[in-house]
Amino acid sequence: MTSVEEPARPNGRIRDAARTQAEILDVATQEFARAGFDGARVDEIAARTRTTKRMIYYYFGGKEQLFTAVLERAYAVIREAEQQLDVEHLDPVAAIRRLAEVTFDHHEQHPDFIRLVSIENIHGAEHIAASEKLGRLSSPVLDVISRILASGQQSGLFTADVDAVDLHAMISSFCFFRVANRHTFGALFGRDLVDPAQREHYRAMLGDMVIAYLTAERAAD
Amino acid sequence: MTSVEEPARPNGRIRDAARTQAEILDVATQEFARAGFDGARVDEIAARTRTTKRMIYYYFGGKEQLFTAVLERAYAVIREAEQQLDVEHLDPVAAIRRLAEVTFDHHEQHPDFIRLVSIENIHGAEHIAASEKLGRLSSPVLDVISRILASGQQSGLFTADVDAVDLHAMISSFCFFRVANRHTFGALFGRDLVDPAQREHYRAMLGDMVIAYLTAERAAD
DNA sequence: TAGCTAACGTACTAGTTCGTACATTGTGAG
DNA sequence: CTCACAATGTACGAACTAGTACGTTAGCTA
Repeated sequence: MTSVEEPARPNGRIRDAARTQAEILDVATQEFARAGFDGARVDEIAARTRTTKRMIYYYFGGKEQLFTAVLERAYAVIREAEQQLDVEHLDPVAAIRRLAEVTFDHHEQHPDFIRLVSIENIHGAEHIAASEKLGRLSSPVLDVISRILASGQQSGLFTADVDAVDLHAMISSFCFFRVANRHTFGALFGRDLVDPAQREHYRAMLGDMVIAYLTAERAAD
Repeated sequence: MTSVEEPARPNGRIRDAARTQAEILDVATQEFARAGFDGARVDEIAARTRTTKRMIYYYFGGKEQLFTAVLERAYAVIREAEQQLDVEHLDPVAAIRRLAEVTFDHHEQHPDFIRLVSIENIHGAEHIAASEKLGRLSSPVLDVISRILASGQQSGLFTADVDAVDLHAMISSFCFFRVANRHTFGALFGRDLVDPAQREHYRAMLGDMVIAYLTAERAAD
């Protein structure tokens, strides 16, 4: 069982602050996502790490700050993905659909992130409020949406009265619900929203929904 | 502080099994919704009740079963509201919009229920699975949606390729996200999705979205 | 190479928390 | 009227859990 990936040291004791911190964050992410904030066990996190509980308190200060650090890193990942977004060359309709698909894919691929966000909401977003990195440093995706919306509205193609934040909420709600509420929805209605066989169906459904909303013919008011 | 609603007994000891159970469920609902399953404290629930912790174990067996009972009652409330739904006399478009609005209102008025469902999803819906009352006893709202959809699709008004479960997921996702993710969304984007001043805006947005999706002109495929 | 400090490990504690053993009392049935 | 049982209260314990006091070592620097 004793892995020998690392060069065998007398005591197996190697000093690498960055690696230790990263490993703690990896394991903590899993543990918090698995059991929630109060359900997560600091001892369990430590046990699944190559280091000890002492190091968690040494580097992060406590359970609360550890969870905050986990959240910060999780949000950093999604921000990076959003910055990779390259839709400026597409027409507004294709750009919005592409944006929705990227969001859809990202949510599906990061269920742990979804769980962390759900947990943070149960706790009133107090860790985000306590974080300097996360406070009001707004998402790059909003700028992208703003530009597409402006373009589509100017050409008369988009008729809906929404701004970027509203549209982001609309897209996110569908993607988030599908992953976050997978278990209760499946148990109650007998349908797995994350069934791979249904993936394309729901992916298209999201795009159709958003485009239909934006381009619907509306009575003048 | 000592309320004297009840006729003062020597020891204040009154026997009323139904009332005791209901009171435990009321307080437990608040406590679980407040702090999650592991964050909730059995002692705290007992303290905020006119009875003692002993009674929780006497009537419910344990913390897990108590949470299951809380969930069962919460779902019973929503089922009842769904049965009150009276939209059969409306045309398909108006019926769907009305249905969406009722769902919207219900989610807004029952944030504790939303939190309980989020918590249950963190725990993989294991309590629903353990419940006899909740297992696959499908929701009355699905029948209503089915009938409206059939009517709208038959008349050619509805063009979308969805069934009742899909449409229910679409409507629920928007309503659920708005309440469940209110805190993180507000902290990150500076917009309160449950702001009363924005209520009509989001209520209309949901209806517009669903109707636009259902009635959009589609290329034959 | 001496020594200083960041990085790390061990062992423990104080407080909490679920659950229960045991005692007591109200109340409807016969 | 009494008796049996449902309903209730008290006090306690065993296990867990976040956090810490104290000791050790690696490895860079002067």
